[in-house]
Amino acid sequence: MLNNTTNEDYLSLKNYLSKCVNTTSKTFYNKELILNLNTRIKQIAFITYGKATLIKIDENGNKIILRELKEEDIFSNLFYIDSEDEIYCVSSSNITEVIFINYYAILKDCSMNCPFHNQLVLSLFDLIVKDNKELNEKIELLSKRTVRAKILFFLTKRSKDNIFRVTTSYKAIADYLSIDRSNFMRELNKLEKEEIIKKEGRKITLLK
Amino acid sequence: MLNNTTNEDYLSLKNYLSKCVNTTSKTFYNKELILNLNTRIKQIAFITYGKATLIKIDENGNKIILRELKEEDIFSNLFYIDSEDEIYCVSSSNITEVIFINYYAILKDCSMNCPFHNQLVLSLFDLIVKDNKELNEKIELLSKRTVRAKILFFLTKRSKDNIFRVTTSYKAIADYLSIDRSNFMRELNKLEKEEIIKKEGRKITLLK
DNA sequence: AAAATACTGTTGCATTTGCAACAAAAAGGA
DNA sequence: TCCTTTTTGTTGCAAATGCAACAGTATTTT
Repeated sequence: MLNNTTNEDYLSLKNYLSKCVNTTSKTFYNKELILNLNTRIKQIAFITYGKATLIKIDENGNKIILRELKEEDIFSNLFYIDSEDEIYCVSSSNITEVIFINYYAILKDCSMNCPFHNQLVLSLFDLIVKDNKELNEKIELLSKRTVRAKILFFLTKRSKDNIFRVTTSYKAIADYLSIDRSNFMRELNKLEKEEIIKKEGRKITLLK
Repeated sequence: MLNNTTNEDYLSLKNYLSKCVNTTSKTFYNKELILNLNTRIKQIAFITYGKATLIKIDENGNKIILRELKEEDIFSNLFYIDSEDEIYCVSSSNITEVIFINYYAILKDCSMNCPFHNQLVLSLFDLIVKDNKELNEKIELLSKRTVRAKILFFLTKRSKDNIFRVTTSYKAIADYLSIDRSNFMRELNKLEKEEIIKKEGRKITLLK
């Protein structure tokens, strides 16, 4: 066991999992492929430790970072629509511990009214609701018509006390916002000139 | 009972609902407000008949159509992040029948290991997974960098036998794609000139 | 049936945007 | 440590895009 988070949902999920559903757990190291989401095997993966990146490789072979997944996040091929020319996969960042849950194991009653099973499903339910919420936020972000609006929305949502720190890279953020990197830099410079933000290396301060 | 769908999940959900969870059901008429998603009351709504529109009203008062919801779709304020300056709401189109399920009623065990309750949760689980899938598809759509790519992705996904029919309006589609309407029309004309699509009124044919 | 509202189709134009290219800096690996 | 790869910062430019405006059509309301 690599961490000792105090989150109740998380603890309970691990608890219920071990009690009634067959799962496999595996630890991954830097940039290992955790799951190719185009697989036919229906399963839900739960990150118990570490971070992961959900990547899309488009028809031109470009890697696009779709999401940064962290501890207590779930991901599953169930959430993605099969497409032949586009590949989705999840890759680990450094040490990442993942539990894989077979989807059919969740669906079927494991024994006569096993209470753990019920709790497990509720726990997963909560996690999907959370995931859903994040997706809706991303849709709202991507719906903004200009690069500026996207940047400001992103910074506002992600900053704490008006301060945002670039923990990944500017490139990764540009990819996440689905905008051109050079244009991203240009717009950040403009925003700084207009005194809407202040940029000091990897620290961005929102001034308004 | 207004419809007689044969979908198993749908039937089972209605079944399980009536057996163990307190719900309210209501019929709405044209453009009635079904739910203001900024409410604090945690509930999941399930459309049993009709259609509805998920609208966002932004800081400038512009209405933006975020989603078209149909029979067997669910929606909930749980899926949206509270924001003060932006309002989300769901409005009915013509006759729409909706079941409201209290979120806490789902979470708690209704009685000692009620099997209906378990099935109900699984049924909802399936619906959220479906919703999640749709959201991911929309993210993929909005991630496309050009108006042309967005249009072609949309047409490809929504067409049947390479034919897409505009059932709502060109304006609504432009809003959904989050692009300027006039530019949408311009790009459609270009695509027609380049013989990639054929446009006959409200019928669009994909030629390649 | 008339009036009001909403949608369609089009165009000009300023601005924004993505793209290509390249040097410099930083990070990662051997 | 040196070497390789990735990221950062910048700029020019052509193309794409949003916006405003307006007339015509369709749809809805009174």
